[in-house]
Amino acid sequence: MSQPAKKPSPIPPSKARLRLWLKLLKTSSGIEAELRRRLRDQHNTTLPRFDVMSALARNPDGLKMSQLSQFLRVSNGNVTGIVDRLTEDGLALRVAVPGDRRAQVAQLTPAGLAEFARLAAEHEAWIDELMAGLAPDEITEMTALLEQITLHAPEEKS
Amino acid sequence: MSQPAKKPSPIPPSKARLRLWLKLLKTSSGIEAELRRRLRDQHNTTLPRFDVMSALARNPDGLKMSQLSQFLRVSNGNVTGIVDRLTEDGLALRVAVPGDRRAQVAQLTPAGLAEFARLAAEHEAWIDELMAGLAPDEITEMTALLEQITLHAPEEKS
DNA sequence: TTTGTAAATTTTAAGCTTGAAATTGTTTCG
DNA sequence: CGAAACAATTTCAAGCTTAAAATTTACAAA
Repeated sequence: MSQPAKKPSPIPPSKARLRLWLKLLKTSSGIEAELRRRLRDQHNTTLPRFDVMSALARNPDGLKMSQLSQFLRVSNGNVTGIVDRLTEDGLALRVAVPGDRRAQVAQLTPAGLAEFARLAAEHEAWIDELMAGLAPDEITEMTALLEQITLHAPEEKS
Repeated sequence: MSQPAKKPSPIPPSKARLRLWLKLLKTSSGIEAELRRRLRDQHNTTLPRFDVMSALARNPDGLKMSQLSQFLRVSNGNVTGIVDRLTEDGLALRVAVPGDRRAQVAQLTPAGLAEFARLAAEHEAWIDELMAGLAPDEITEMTALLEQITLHAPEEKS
């Protein structure tokens, strides 16, 4: 008699998705950690600071604190602290909004703009290096797959 | 005369990689944020706590603090705090290591194990839901593409 | 031994992050 | 006008995170 046949038991989709998520998270976290390390070691700054500077660089007229926090998808209080520290370092400043005494606009100073230009060039080169494993057509492919996730994901605001 | 011909100017690979990185980061961060939200709102816990419990659940005999921090790829001091708080809540405990008075092993308590079983089941279902946009063959595809990134990435320890 | 080096862990200081509470200013409408 | 509702921002408490310093213990070599 044959032994009780061990079914091939293909990996159930939910397990496959879990594994993929763990791999996606590992890849993303790994790249992010490397970026943080380089920003810190080579430029004495942090990713949150870079993100804020990036948003302000694209908006030379400044952004209200609330706009900044919406755009970066972080809390209001969070932005307060980061802009505080950028201001201490002379890279950003707050400007009163004419019509509304509650609001303030954060802007990059000239020094902040210059600093960001340097950081942005490095940043792009780093990404190019860290994602060098993907050929142009693979980039297209992966973009489409990520699109599948976000399009079908519940709760993902925007 | 024709106007100076505007070259088609295809997107340079470095820009394409940058865009893909931003999309990858957004997808990953979005899913992670949703997981944190659900852990918090539905189970009054956090992702770091879940990660530590997950590692301990796979190692019923416990893990030394240093093993835990290596496995989770976070700093030693970080693990100290998380295990402290799990211990306060009766979900984990520290056990002295026989041969070495410097070391301690962190273990889940029975309550911790039971709690983790509940969390893990939910977690897997959430991932299945959030990644529902990918069919089985797309999961395979994406796994391969992620592999391309990690294999060619410099610095990525392991 | 004693001396020194290495290892395991905790502590510390600084920054990031959040949600909730507190402040201050605006607007609406009775 | 005056009160209440609403809006922009900051403050606060708690937790996460890191690198670096401090502790405690182990081990090796002189």
